[in-house]
Amino acid sequence: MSIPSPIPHIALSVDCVVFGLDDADLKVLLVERRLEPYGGEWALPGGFVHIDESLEQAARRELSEETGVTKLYLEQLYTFGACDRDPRERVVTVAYYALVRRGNYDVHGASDARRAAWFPVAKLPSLAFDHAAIVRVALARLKAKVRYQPIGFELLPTKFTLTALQRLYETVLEMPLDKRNFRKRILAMKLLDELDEWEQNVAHRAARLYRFNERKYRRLTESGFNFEV
Amino acid sequence: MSIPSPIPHIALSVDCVVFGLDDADLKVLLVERRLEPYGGEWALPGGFVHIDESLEQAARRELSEETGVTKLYLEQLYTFGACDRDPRERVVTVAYYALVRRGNYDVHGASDARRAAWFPVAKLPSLAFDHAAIVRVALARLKAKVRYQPIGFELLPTKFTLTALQRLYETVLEMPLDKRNFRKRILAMKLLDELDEWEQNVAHRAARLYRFNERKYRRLTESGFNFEV
DNA sequence: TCAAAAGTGTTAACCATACACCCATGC
DNA sequence: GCATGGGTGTATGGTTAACACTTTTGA
Repeated sequence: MSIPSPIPHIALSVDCVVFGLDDADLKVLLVERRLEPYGGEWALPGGFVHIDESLEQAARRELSEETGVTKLYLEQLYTFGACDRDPRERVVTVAYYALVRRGNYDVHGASDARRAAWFPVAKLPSLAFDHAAIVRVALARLKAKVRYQPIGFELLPTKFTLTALQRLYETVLEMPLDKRNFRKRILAMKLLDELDEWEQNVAHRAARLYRFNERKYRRLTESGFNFEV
Repeated sequence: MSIPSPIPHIALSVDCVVFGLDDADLKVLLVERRLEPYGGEWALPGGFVHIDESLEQAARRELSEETGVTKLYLEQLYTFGACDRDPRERVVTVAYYALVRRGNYDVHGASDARRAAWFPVAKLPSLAFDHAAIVRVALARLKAKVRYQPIGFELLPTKFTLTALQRLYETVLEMPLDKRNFRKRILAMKLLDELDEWEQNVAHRAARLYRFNERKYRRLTESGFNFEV
């Protein structure tokens, strides 16, 4: 608005850090690049923003096209705009992070037949562009956010045991938690519905299943409540 | 990366929510637009990103050109990309927020002679584009961040009284704080240097001045400390 | 001497932490 | 019957919150 016409136009992309949880590990969904630059290397799913779609629409479209993942928690992370982050030309990317239920999500190199696969966050391959930095920022955000907003539930199946929930927090926060204190705190929030269902086919006492009650959560946030683990 | 060439190119701007504090009020710096659309209305300082500058460089350049403000705390806020947020054409904007010392900063409609002025956040005029929404997001972020990172000091002169600091927190958080408890907590963090200087020319007992010790703060954050008000 | 704000401690309620054993189930 | 994880309560120490009066200064 301060410079004279013509307005400069810049290539704008979205990239998504998709987190999933499988038994022991927090995982990130990556796709294999077919084209140069970085052909054959792993990268975050993403692509250029079309002129007639919002940023979040672009992120959802790319995820669905590249990996078949459609229903997920999606939140804007940060916008990366270093001049030299893409060797071809100036590309600014708006990064999103997403949480999906089950790390073994039905991923497939969709429309363009690229390979997609889950990698444990602790053992990522080398990544194209500045994507390793983007993943670091996403991890820090997830770790911070999981403490004061109940987004962790997005990583679990709708019915889960308290032990599974605790493992999730221990995995994301990278610290052990006391079982009794964890249960006390979680149940004290009254955000979980206790179900009359139990684990099946386990070689030990079956654990009770719970379900996150989003309605109660909304009522609490509206009256100025702060979720804390 | 998933669509065939040609890559779409989009106009990309930065907009800054500059906060300043003057005695009683939290204020935001606005500029008056000369050109259509929204000619004559107030807007956030900002402008288009040049092809050879990073996003933060663009934000600092625009601020300096439009308002003369140069030294400040600047942090990326959020990227707004609704398709219709600018009536001329698709414009995605990366919003930043900034904190400056003294609401009576030497602002001037710099390079292009636009008027710049401070407005109390509680009484903003109607704003161009989606800038009112951007200010709302910035306020929420400031309110949240001030609780766990000592960015509040960026709004005060380098030497300040504890009462001034408390007023700052009360203003930003929009809640009264207990004087004795506030002092106890703040001093317990050991982030302030007690100076042998006092207020001048006040019609009551002069208050001691303090200075924020950034070095101590860095040492604490490195060893995993969390500032909490 | 009055007005205005500075400065200062203690108590009680609450919250977080640490910690160990019995229970149910499948093999 | 044994291995595996499920489920449960209490006591203690630390933290937070509530609260009022005396001091200093300039006008």
